[in-house]
This record gives sequence, structure tokens and C-alpha cells, in this order.
Amino acid sequence: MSELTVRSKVWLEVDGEPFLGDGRYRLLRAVERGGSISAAARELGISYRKAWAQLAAMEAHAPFPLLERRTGGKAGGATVLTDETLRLLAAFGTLREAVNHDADRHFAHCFTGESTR
Amino acid sequence: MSELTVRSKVWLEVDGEPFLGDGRYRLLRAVERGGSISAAARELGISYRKAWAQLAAMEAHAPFPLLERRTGGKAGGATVLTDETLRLLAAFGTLREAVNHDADRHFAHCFTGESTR
DNA sequence: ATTTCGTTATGCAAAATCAGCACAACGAAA
DNA sequence: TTTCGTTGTGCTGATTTTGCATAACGAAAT
Repeated sequence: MSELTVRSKVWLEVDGEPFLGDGRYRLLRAVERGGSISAAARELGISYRKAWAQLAAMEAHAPFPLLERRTGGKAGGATVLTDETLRLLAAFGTLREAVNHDADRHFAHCFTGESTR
Repeated sequence: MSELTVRSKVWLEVDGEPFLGDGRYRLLRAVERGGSISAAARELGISYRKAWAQLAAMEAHAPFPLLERRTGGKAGGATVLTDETLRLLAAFGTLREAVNHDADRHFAHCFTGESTR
């Protein structure tokens, strides 16, 4: 028996360039939790190189500063999210959930059953 | 001034493998119109190789026959969609539009303005 | 002052993926 | 029997992704 499921994705673009999607959302949340890029990379099981590249690509198109980085210190360094980034993540988080939810709902309507609400 | 926009994507999976998304949807519609894979590839401006690979990947997971191919003949050959494929495309087409529309609506709600309806 | 430490940042090469050219096989119609 | 534009596929070069290795950093600890 083959299982048919629906999946959806939402992302934001700035001037037509990818800006914030699911992967970067999770990465930024991990940075928020861990207090550094490398901690976030470890948590997500990706290389620091990759995490750094994603953030750099994002910042290249960001209309405001995303991160505050500090290097050095006994702890090596740290990076924290700006308030604007936190607000952005909050808004995107609800958008993301709403769209995923609607996708499931419409899928049920168009494919399996009928009722939409 | 940087322009912030939302984009969204919906696709179907069979047993966790990508099955039908936007690209394959358009490709199948082009096959329907042109009556052959190569005509579809020409219409979409992609190589026959690429179009063929997409259809092959899709058929590998399809729970029913997607295409009926005929090779040979003065016209070279042809491929047409099965009735099941046509029904699938119809359902996916409405799903796709509904989700994209909702994404725009939620974006307006979460980011720029307020009213959702 | 000097050392220490785990960060940030980046060059570079290997690996994996993608794109597309080239060509064989096909077989109904002419 | 010939002809034609398909379908199907091998292969190669280009492109993207991945990750190893290492430099730079600088506040805190000594």
C-alpha cells in the first residue's frame, strides 16, 4: 500500500532572492538557544562551515542587522540575535504553521475526503 | 528599498519520496498539450533528457501508470496521460492554487497589515 | 604582560549533483 | 523497404555542495 502525503514549504524573499526559509529559521532558533553559531551547528548536526554560509547568505540580503557577533574571550566568542530578528522569527513561525496547516486541510479536501472545516 | 515577498510550494509524496510538485505538474500538462515528451521539453525550454528523467523518477514511485507511450510511426512516437493522471493533475492543481493563495493571505496578516479576510 | 580557549571566518579540494550532447532503438506510416 | 521524429540511455563537463584544515580574534584567567 502506497502512502500519499502532502508537504509544503514557505519562505520569504528580499528583492527576489531567498531570504528566510525553514532551514534558516531552525538555524536561527538554534543560535538563539545555544548562544553561538558553532553551538547551533552542533545541535543541528551540520558543519560549522555550512551554518556560517547560510547565515552569511541571509545577511547579504537582510534589510537590517541579523546578528551581533563577539569574537574572543575565554569562552571563545558568542553571537546573539537582534531584536528585529526575534520579531521576524516570531512572524515567520506563525506564517509557517498556518500555511502547513492549510496545506493539510486542502489536501484532505482535494484528495481523500470532502469537508474543509 | 528592499521588497519582502512570500513564496510557497506544495508537493505530494509517496512513501516519503517526492512524487508530484510544481515542476512535474507543468511538465505533465505540457505533455498533455503537446502529445509527446519531447514536445513538452521544447515548450518548457528544457532538455529532453531532463524531462525524461523527471518523468522516470515520478513513475518509479507512482501507485498507478502515469503515461502511455508509443514509439515508432511516421510521427516518431507519442505519449499521452492516463485518465488517472488527469484526475491527479486536476486535484493537485486546485490544491496548489488554494495553498498559494492562503500563503499570500497569511503573509499579509503576519507581516504587513492585519485583516485576514 | 602573557597565556589560554572556543569561538568566528575562510581558503581550498573532494564529492556529489546536475545539464546536456550524442547516439542507438523503435516501429507505424508512407 | 525506407523514412521520420520519437523514446531511452551512456557519458562527460560544469556546477553546486560538503567538509577538512587553519588563521584570526580578544576577553578572561593567570
